[in-house]
Amino acid sequence: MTLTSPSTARSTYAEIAESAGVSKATVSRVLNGDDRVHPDRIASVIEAAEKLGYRPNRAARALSTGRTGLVAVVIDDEPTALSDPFWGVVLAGISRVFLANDLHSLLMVTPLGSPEGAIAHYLEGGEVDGAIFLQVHKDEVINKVHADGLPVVLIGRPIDENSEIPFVDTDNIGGGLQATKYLFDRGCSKVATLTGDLDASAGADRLSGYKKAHEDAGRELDLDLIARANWTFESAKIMTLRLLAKHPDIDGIFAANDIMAIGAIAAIQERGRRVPDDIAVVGFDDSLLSQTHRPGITTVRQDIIGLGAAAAETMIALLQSRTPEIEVLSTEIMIRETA
Amino acid sequence: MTLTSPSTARSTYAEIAESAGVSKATVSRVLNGDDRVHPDRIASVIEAAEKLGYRPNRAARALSTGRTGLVAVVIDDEPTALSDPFWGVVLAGISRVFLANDLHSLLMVTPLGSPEGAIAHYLEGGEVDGAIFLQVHKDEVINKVHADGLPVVLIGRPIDENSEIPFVDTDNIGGGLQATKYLFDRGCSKVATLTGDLDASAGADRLSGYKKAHEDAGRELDLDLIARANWTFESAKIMTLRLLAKHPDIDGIFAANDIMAIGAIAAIQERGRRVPDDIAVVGFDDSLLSQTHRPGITTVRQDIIGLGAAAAETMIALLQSRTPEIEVLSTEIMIRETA
DNA sequence: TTGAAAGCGATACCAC
DNA sequence: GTGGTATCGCTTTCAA
Repeated sequence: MTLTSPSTARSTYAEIAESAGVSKATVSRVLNGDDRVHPDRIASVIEAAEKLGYRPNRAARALSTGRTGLVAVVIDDEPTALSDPFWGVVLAGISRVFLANDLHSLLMVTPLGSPEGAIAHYLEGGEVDGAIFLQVHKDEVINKVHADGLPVVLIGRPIDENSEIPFVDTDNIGGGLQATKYLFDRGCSKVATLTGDLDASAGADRLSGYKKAHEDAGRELDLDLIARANWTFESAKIMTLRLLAKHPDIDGIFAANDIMAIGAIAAIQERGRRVPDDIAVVGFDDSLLSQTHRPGITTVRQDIIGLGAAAAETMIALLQSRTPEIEVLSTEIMIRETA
Repeated sequence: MTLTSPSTARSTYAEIAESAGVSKATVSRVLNGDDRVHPDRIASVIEAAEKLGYRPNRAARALSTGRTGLVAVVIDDEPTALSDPFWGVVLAGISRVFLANDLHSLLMVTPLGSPEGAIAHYLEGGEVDGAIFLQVHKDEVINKVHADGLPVVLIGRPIDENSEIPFVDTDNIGGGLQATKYLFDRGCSKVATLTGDLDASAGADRLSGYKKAHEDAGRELDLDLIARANWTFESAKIMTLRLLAKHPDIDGIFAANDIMAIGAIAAIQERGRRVPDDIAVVGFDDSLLSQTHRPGITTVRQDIIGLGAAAAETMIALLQSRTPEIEVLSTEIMIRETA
């Protein structure tokens, strides 16, 4: 199998050195911003480099320094993960920041199954300078790679409280609080919640926010109003029907994502009640779904691009041996028609 | 700014050679599958490599061969593009195939503005072996890069019929045909269509399919039933209201994507008509939207993972100097409630 | 402050 | 078949 390469010819240090009348070492110093070079030479080297349209050769630099300038962005390869528009936006945020910092994201969509699997092997093979993980249900691989010394950043708080791996996350607790408080302020007296998967930090945290809102408002928490669903339309619809059967006086529902909010609305309407007049509903995500659904879903917006960007910044900090700050991004409530 | 690198130590040809008692040249031959090496030596080299946990150094190979093993995947950085779940799935398809072929996708989310912009410069800088473009409204950059000899694959048929750039695409004509024919078969006598942006091949092709269905069925095409919308909910709703005002006897609508189908349904219901009893509606994409919307949207499903995979295969063919076949993936109709 | 030169790890050409 | 060696482009000592 023969491979062809593009024809574009690039110039090298040797040519710049020749053109500028200095040595390759000096060219290297100038191009890497080393101070101790005579200003005149700096000028002539830069001029020569521009004249020749110099473009650095990443492979050569990588071979010499041991760093590749590449960061793996790993997504667990399971059907549900891929179709969530969330990840695409996160990727965009990462890519933007990296591009501005002369780094690149190597996208790897792959099963995170076993710690001995291909990915771990791969990541530890020195092909990348670090790895950002976009799905954290399975930590074994991540912990192994991290333990091996590879800079790692998680998107989404790890379930393990004691994890030392740096992460960035949306303030899901704050978001849940915001949504619930909004329903209270709107006059709701009995607010139920549809939770996501509580094994995921996002699910658990949004529920914590719901609880905290009760605490803050001095309202008693009725555990019976907490319905464990699993992010899906169907689960939300079923749980809502149950809630309504048992507590006909519910007048507000906080769903931990937009799809469940839609499921809740479907159930409410099926029971002949109106949204928001009888029951107000707030979702989470500000997804396209929430925007196009009629009635428009009032929802909690998270800064997804910002989340990706923050992850990239955190990785850059790690690569520079700086201690990264844990970034938790705040949310904003988007008021539409359902509450 | 100091950068750290992971601690993992890797072995090299030199060590394998030493351990196996052969030269580096022989190690290279064995590891690259060169025939003319004595079987015994092949065995000992392989054994030594495994014992030492050898992992090839991509940078070294790249420097030596001029090929990087990296393929850029470029997405135009505009808000709408990013939040479309379509691209995430395409990326997954690409990534899977590349991973299995020892290639990697470098994700670049960046404005495709000017041909002189950073990306073109970048792509031509030899940092990647090829580029896959995920959005083809702006061809200048793509044409420039292609003209410069970089292997390029498009996802989505280029608007320019004469373009020589290889592409992969969904059979949008076939999909439009399928949807329209389904409405005919269902008994609809007057079927309108809501088009997407006709400057995009997907929009134009889905409309062509609609026309072809009329032709095939020997029905006369009423241009007045073709409403030019632009993929959005709002545009679809407005155009549908207009269609209904002028042609109250419309009994079927083919919307070129699911969001527009939802817009059409909103308009239809606003006019007090029922879906599908009075008017049947078919969308396109089989998006999450179409699945969770009530009533469930009957829609045309495209194989998005397959599209990404096909693009990757096409790129691999180009890299191996094989002439790639233009791949056009067929669609499938998903029958739900709206038609 | 500058230059010469020794690598980094893999490939490929040239002899034997 | 096999081994020696120059080479890819850049970084980084070490001397000067």
